[in-house]
Amino acid sequence: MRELMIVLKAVADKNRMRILKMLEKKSMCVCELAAVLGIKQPSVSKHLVILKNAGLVEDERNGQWIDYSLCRARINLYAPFIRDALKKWLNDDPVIAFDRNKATTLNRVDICKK
Amino acid sequence: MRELMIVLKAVADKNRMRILKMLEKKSMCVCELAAVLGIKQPSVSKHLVILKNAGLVEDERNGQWIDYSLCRARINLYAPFIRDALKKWLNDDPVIAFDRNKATTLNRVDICKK
DNA sequence: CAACTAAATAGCTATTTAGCTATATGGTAG
DNA sequence: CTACCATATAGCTAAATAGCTATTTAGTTG
Repeated sequence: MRELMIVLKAVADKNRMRILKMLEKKSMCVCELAAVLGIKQPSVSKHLVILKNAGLVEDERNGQWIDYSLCRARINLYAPFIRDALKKWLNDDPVIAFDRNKATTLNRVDICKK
Repeated sequence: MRELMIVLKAVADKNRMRILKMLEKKSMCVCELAAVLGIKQPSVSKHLVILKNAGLVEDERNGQWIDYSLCRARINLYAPFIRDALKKWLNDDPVIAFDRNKATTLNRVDICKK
């Protein structure tokens, strides 16, 4: 029960949903996600902790950046099912489409400058 | 997006999950649900409003009582999928098993007396 | 039609959560 | 090895949520 609740609560948030739908298309670093969502970097970090804890995303360092992507491993029993269900949904949603488009135009070298 | 969030938020709560898993087995009135969950009648009522609004449950009056059951109609685009997914999950969960067992032993005529 | 009663609503409180700013961490790269 | 910089954490605040009690609603039933 606890395990299922962790995934469902993770996914029942608009910004976390937007993150997951972007990561379906490509892996992204924290500052890129912050730029698209229009929220501050620490807030994105917190969302990513929740998604990681639910077994929905994983991270990998690439030089200066830590890239987040959808998690393949079965860390949470329910996560793979939810992840695959989400892939079928919201692909025509205007917010999701806009996010994905904006994500492709980003240059992380410009954005992440303090 | 809004429609999906409504279902996911509805389902991302332990007590609402317990209600849904009980209703898989049989329809129940508000006071029966309150007796099993160990929370007060108005709290159950609120949960049921949320589940109904998500297209997950429906109600039907039977004499003195209003019985709640899983909703068949496609009021919410995502609800039927979620409902069917839940049916496969938590059937061996101790809390769910205990709830279902307790639900069968209840006599609403006794319970619902003020 | 009058009394009864299950369920819904109103209004409150405590807790959780999502956002923020400021600061710490830890790996990279010159 | 030192400076830099992306990310994480700490600590705070405002908003949302789940619980409660008290009361209202509305349908049934004698």
